Order: sequence, then C-alpha cells, then structure tokens
Amino acid sequence: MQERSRVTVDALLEATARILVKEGFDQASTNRIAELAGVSVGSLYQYFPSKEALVAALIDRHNEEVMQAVRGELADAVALPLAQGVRKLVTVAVEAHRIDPKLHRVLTEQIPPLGRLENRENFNRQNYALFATYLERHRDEIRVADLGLAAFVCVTTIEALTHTAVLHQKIDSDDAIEALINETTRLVVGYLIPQSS
Amino acid sequence: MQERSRVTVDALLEATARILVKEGFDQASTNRIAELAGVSVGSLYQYFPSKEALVAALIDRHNEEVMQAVRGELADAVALPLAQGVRKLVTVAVEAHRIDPKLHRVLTEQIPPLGRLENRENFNRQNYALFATYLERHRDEIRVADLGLAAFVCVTTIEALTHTAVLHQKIDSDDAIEALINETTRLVVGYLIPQSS
Amino acid sequence: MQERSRVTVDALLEATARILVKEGFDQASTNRIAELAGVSVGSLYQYFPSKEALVAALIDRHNEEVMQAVRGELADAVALPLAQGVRKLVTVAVEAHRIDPKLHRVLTEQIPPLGRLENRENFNRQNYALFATYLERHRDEIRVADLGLAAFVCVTTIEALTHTAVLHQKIDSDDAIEALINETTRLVVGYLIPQSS
Amino acid sequence: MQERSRVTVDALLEATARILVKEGFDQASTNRIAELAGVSVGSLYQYFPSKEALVAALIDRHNEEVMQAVRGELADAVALPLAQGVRKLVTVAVEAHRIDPKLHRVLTEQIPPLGRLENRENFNRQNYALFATYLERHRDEIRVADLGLAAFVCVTTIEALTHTAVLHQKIDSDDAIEALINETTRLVVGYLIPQSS
DNA sequence: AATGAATGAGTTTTCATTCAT
DNA sequence: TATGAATGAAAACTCATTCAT
Repeated sequence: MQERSRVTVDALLEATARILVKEGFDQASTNRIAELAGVSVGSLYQYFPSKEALVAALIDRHNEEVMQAVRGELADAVALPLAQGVRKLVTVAVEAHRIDPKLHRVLTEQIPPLGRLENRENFNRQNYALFATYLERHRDEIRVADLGLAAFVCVTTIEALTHTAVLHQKIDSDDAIEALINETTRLVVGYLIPQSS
Repeated sequence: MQERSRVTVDALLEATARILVKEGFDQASTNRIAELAGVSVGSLYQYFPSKEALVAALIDRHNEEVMQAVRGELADAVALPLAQGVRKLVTVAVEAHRIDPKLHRVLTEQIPPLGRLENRENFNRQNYALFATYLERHRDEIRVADLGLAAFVCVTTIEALTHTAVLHQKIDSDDAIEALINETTRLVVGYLIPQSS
Repeated sequence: MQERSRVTVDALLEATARILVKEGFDQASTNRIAELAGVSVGSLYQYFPSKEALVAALIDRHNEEVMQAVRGELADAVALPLAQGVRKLVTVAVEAHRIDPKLHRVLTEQIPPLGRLENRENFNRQNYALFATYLERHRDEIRVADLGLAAFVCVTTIEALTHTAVLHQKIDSDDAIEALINETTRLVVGYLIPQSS
Repeated sequence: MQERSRVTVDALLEATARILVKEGFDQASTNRIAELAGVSVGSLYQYFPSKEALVAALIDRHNEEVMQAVRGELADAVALPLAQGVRKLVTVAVEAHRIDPKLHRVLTEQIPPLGRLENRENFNRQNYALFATYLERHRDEIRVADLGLAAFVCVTTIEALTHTAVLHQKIDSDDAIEALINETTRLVVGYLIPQSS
C-alpha cells in the first residue's frame, strides 16, 4: 500500500533531519536514523539507495518547502518599484531562512560536497541571473556600471545578512526582524540608487 | 631537540592542509596524514592528542597567518577617515581571503563543529566589536541608529562578498579585484553615510 | 487452480536460470528472481520453502531435461557392440552437455554444496554403476583387471572431455564435434580393448 | 618488524584455508577468518585490500606449493621416452593433487570467478601448450592427426582422473594409487601410440 | 622519542525471509 | 492466495587510537 510507504519515507526524512540537527552529519549513521524513524535499516535502503541519496532527498524536500513558501511572494516582488521590490525580496529571504534554520545550517555547512557542490553553485547562479533580470527591468533608475556584478553583490549581501542573522540568533523579536529588514533594504537600495545630490 | 619537534609538527600540519584541500575532510585519515608528512602515526599522536586537536592546530595556524598579514594594515585603516578606512578594510579582507583560499574554504565549510563552533562565533564577535569601536570613533559622520547592528551589517557584508568572490572565482584579474573593492566600498560607505540631500 | 501454480513455478525456475547464467549465483537474490518472474517474493516462498530449495528444483529440472533427452539413446547404446556402444555414449554425453551449457556450468561450478554435494556424488556413482554393468555384459571383449575401476576411468574421462570441450568453446563447428567424438571414442575403446598384436 | 608481519599474514592465510575447507566459501567471513587467525579484522585489511585479494593470495600460495613440488619432476618427465614420460606426468599429477586436496577442491569448485576465471583458463592453456610441445618432440612415435587436439585430450583426461580420484576418495591406499597411475598411463599411451598391428 | 603493527567498535550495505493486508 | 513492505542478522570494510618494540 502506498500509504505505508509514504509514512516510512517521511519518518526517515524526519529522523534524518532531527539527527543531522542534533548531532551533526558525522553522528548520523544509517542505523541510528532508521532506529529513530522507528523502522529497520532494511527499509531505509528499500527507499534510498545510499546514505547520500537519503541526505539528497532531505535537501530536496527542504528546498521544496522553502520554494513553496517563497514562490508567490517572489512573483509579487518583481512587479514592485525598486525600493519596495528590494524590501520585499529581503523580507522573503528572511522568511525563507526562518523555515527550520538549524536544518538549513547543517545542510549548507556540514554536508560534504560530492555532487552537491555543483548544485549549490548552480542554485546561486540562478539567483544571480534572476536578480540581474530584475535589475535590467529597472536599469534607468539604477546607477551601476556592471549589472551582473551588481546582482552578485546584492544577492550575496542579502543572503549573507539574512542567513547569518537567523542562524546566529541576531533575530529574536519582531522588532529585531524589522530592524534587520530596514537596514538591509537601505544598504542595498542605497547601493543601487545613490541619492547623492 | 626542539628543532626536530618543530619540523615534525610543521610537516604534519602541512600534510593535513594538503590532504584536506585535495581530498576533503573525509579522506583525511590520520594514517594518510602521517604518511604524507613522512612520519609514523605514533609520532602524530606524540604531538597531537587527537585528530581534532590536529585540525584545530591547523585552523589556528591559518588564522595566525591571516592575522599576521592583516594586523598592520588593520591598524592603518583605523586611523583613516571613514571612506578611505572602509576601502582599506575591504582591501585587507580580500587579501586575507587570498591566503590559501582553498584551505580557507575547507576549513570553513567542511570541518565538523565540535568545539570549533564556539570559536568561529567568537571570532566574528571580535570582528563586530572591533568594527563597532571604529564606528564609534566616527559616530558624528554616520547616520545609523544602532551602531552594533551597523557593525554586524558591515562586517557580515564585507566578509560574505570577499569570501564568496574569492572562492567562486569571481576574482580572476586585478581589474576584477579592483571592481569588487570599489563596489563593496560604495555599498558599505553609502550605507554608513547616506548622501541624501 | 493447479494451472496457475505450474505457470508461476515455471516462471520462477526460468527466472532463476536466467539470472544464474547472466549474473552468477551471487547476484541471484530471491527478490530479483521474483521480480524477473513477474511475481512477488511472497509467491516465491509460497512455492519454495527457501532459496536453496528453489535452486535444487532448478537442478532437478535441468537434470530431468538432460535425462529425458538421453534416456532413449542410452538404452540403444547398451544394445550395441562395444566400439559402437562407446561412440554412442560419447555422442550422447556431448548432446547432454549441449543442453543449456551455460546453465550447466553455473550449476556445477558455482552453486555451494550443502545437501547438493551428496547428490552430485550419487549421480556419479549411478553413472559408474551403469557403465560397470555395461562393461560386465562385454566382459570377454575387455582387457581390464578391475571392472569398477575401468568404469570410473571411462565415465570420468568421457564426462571431463565433453564437459570441458563444450564449456571452453573447444566445440564451435560440426567438424569439431565429430573430431572430439572420434578422439574420445578412440581413447576409451583403445583402453578397453588393447589392440596389441 | 617484518617477522611480526609475516606471522600475521601466514596466520591469516592458514585460517582462510581452514575455514574454506571446513565450512565453504560462503561461511568464510572476514571477521571469522581474522578471529580464527587470532588477529583483528583490521589486521586482515592491513595486509589484504579485500576478501577477494585474500583468497587470491591463498590460491597463489597453493599454486606455488604445488608448482614447487612438481617443477623438478616435470623437467625429468620431458626427457623420458613417451611411455615413461606419460607415466611420470601422471604420477606428478597425482602428487600435485595430494597436496591439500580438500583445499584444492574448494579453490577450484567454489570460488566465484571475477578475475579468477581468466586465470584458470590461462593456466589450462599453458598446460595444453606445454604438453603439445612435449608431443611435438615425439611426433614420429605418435599416431594422431591434430597435436593440439591430442594435447587437449590428454591433459584434460589426466587432470580429471587424478582430480576426481583424489577428491572422491577413490584413492585410499598405495595400491589404489598404483592402480590409478597404471590405468591412466595405459589409457593415454594407448591413445597416443595405438599398438594395432 | 619514534615506529608501525595491531586493535575493534562502528559504518554502510545486502538479502533471505516473514507477515499484515 | 497473492502482495510487497518490513525485518534484522550479518557481511565487508574503515580508521582513530594504542602500545610493544
């Protein structure tokens, strides 16, 4: 029955996430994962051909969750004028990072590359390209020589600030979030639209 | 003889760095490290109580190297007016990241935390504090409400941009470096000193 | 319904044979066998109490096929005079080995003994006894001291030559078969009836 | 120290041989082998990169033992006239098979191929070639059309008879050995030199 | 101090078999 | 009866660490 399968797979992914967060990648042995999931190791290997595949599936699931939460808002942002658009993007980035931030951290910081490395760079390249397109649309408002470079600067900055703030508990109240969004927006918008006299 | 000790320790650290960079943390077994260093595993354990301690020593050595290269320039920067000071800081950050960037990457991305995590956060906190002090000195030129938050924003931004640029080969020529420094400086200075009329 | 049973059993045996030949004993897991047979593992265990029993059944089926092809001709052989009888036996042996030789090879070379070993020896003993009886009938033409020993020599020799020739591609044309039969016959007959002056 | 290593390696090979003989290839797990050898699994893998390599080394050792026992006598045989030469060869073959016959059996019957298969065929091809050369030297005494085919027939026959006799306890006394050698020699010589008028 | 052989707990993975549906 | 998800003992193999020499 398919229901039974799904329950098992979910339990395995959930257990993997939990152990990864609590004990780090090194302690996450397949036997421990299976045990915590309440199934046998055999079942783990029935659904995932290797430990690597299991972790990859978890990454995919996490990315999917993030994307789902973000996709709609991202579309909105693109339609807004620059200053509001950037604020929206920053807000979305914060939201994205607040979905299971500890898991996000382990997944980005501790998983050994293999095929992953390529993926992460691709992911970033996509972000750069997306943002570059957005900038293109507002080219006349912007004062930067190299749009590609500007996209790199903005994306990297937003990502770093939201990531670091969320993970290192810089954010512990709605006010703190608000402040972070304000500052980040001002930083990026000030860079894109120098308001010099 | 102390000389012999130092040679052995250096060889071990060097071997560790080389294997870490070439093959990643997973392949870096103590036996392989000792072999590449030209000593026996026994000797490795004569000088380092555990693998973790060995890696920690390597991190320390790398940090020391970076600090040594940077300390003087950092002192200079503090004495400069804001715009030039920030440019100096960014330049120094780029330089720092160009010291064995591959090792830097492995050390920051692949080493499992353990006691390390604390250290890294401490390291960052130090940077924040340092920069906050610097901002304090230029408080009257600056238009930010929360100096601590501003320090966090600036340090995180500079760190992220230089780190990412170096590691992802955004930097492959002197012109590219120049451009990155320009943009980063403009980003940060524009944030600290909004030139709005 | 008994029909359905037979179809399932046949499919299982066929699948076992195919996997055994294509991938060797080690790769022949019961799950793979069931899948190739188009039934569930559960069904496999409905008809065979264990993997061993399944393989045993396959061996029996193969032996049965060989016997069926051979029984008639064997009876003929016994009625013939010695020289022609031996030639007939050799011919029959070649034929027997040409029934799915790859399966024969796997079955004789790769299957771990267990209860099988006994069987194989029994099988051989039967052959010895049969041939000894045949020799008995032609005792006066034969110049050997120990009929039992002679039977062992002849049976082993014929078996080895036909087996090896078929498996190691010594036989790839009708001429080659003819030649092999000639030589083997001459070898055995020359041994049984020394034509010394 | 090299002495310590050799002792360990020998113990491992010896344990492998014993388990292989007593319990068959399937029961011969590396942990059981190490245990019986009185060393840890780790030591096993210090000297042999895989279970396969361990078994390969055992095969090599066995072959070496056999070869050492046989090499000298083989050289003698080549110098003898045909009838005596063949007898010598058969005697040597029996001797060879009496060196740890049970191990020989497991090694030839139960070890899954992999790289081995090729080796075994090569080994046989060498024997054929060697014997063909020997026959060449006595060409004028021999009455066979195809020397290569004759070599195949003789080598296969001698090998099969001695192998089977030794393994299936056809040989349990010096008289039995004598008888087997006599019969085999007569079989082969009769084939090579038909003494028909 | 140095060596490197030895250790053994722990890891990933497989597969014959069972049993709830 | 048939299904196939689930089981779990056991296999091959790794590697940080120890210790006799």
